[in-house]
Amino acid sequence: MAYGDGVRLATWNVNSLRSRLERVVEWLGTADVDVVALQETKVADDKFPVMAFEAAGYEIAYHGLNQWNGVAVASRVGLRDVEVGFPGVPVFGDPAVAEARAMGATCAGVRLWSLYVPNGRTVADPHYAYKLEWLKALREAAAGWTAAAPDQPLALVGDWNIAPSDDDVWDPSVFTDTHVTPAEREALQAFLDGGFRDVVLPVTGPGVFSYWDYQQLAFPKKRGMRIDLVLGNQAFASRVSHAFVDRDQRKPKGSTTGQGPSDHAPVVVELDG
DNA sequence: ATGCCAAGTTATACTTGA
Repeated sequence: MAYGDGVRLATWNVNSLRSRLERVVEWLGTADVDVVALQETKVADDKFPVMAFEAAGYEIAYHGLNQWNGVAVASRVGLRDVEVGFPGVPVFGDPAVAEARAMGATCAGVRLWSLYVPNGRTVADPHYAYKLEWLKALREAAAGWTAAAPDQPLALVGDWNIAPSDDDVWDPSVFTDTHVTPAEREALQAFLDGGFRDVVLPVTGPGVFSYWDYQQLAFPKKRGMRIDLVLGNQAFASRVSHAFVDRDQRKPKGSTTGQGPSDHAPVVVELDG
């Protein structure tokens, strides 16, 4: 494991696992990651690249219904009690289904939820109301988890699709729709009010982004957002020894595979043993 | 140069993303 007895956890919206498989698996090794929560795998379960993870020494749990969404957890420190979705999760689409946006697993004693919060699209779109309902259902489920096992380290990690404050976008004046609305920020704040903590922000300080649009040279121009978050309960947060965003993984080159980047970078958290 | 958007589908345009 990383750093002696510690555990190194990460979350990464990969924007299609199959199109970036070599880059992702190679990164697990070079970054010495014990557990990674993946989002936007964009692969149905029957096409999931299981072998690539197992060959690299990771157990893998995954959930994908089709080419959209999709979440997974890979671990080389144990993987058990896998749960797909959470109680009360709202449905969306036609036909309306519970989308592949959440799965839980316990790795090295940490209860981890890989989350891909709905985008919201625009405030006027039904997807926005769905986003808020989804967050409310998650908060209620998470309150139950932490009440049932207050000493169990629990982390809600993934692409929250919310910039918690104006510090979390490169220019607040250009964000006028979803991701920054008071209702979304209040939905996120409700988790903090419920005892969860953003464990990355205190370590990195503000302005350390995790997402940059593919368009208009957003990455080299540092026009990003901080929307990939690690929220831990007290038992988790008290063990965090370090955290960082691996922005090198947003670069188009630098990997021996030559595969292009996701528009998100991995967020890494290290726990004391 | 990190360099002007990418992935998936059963399409050869469209949806989705944030």
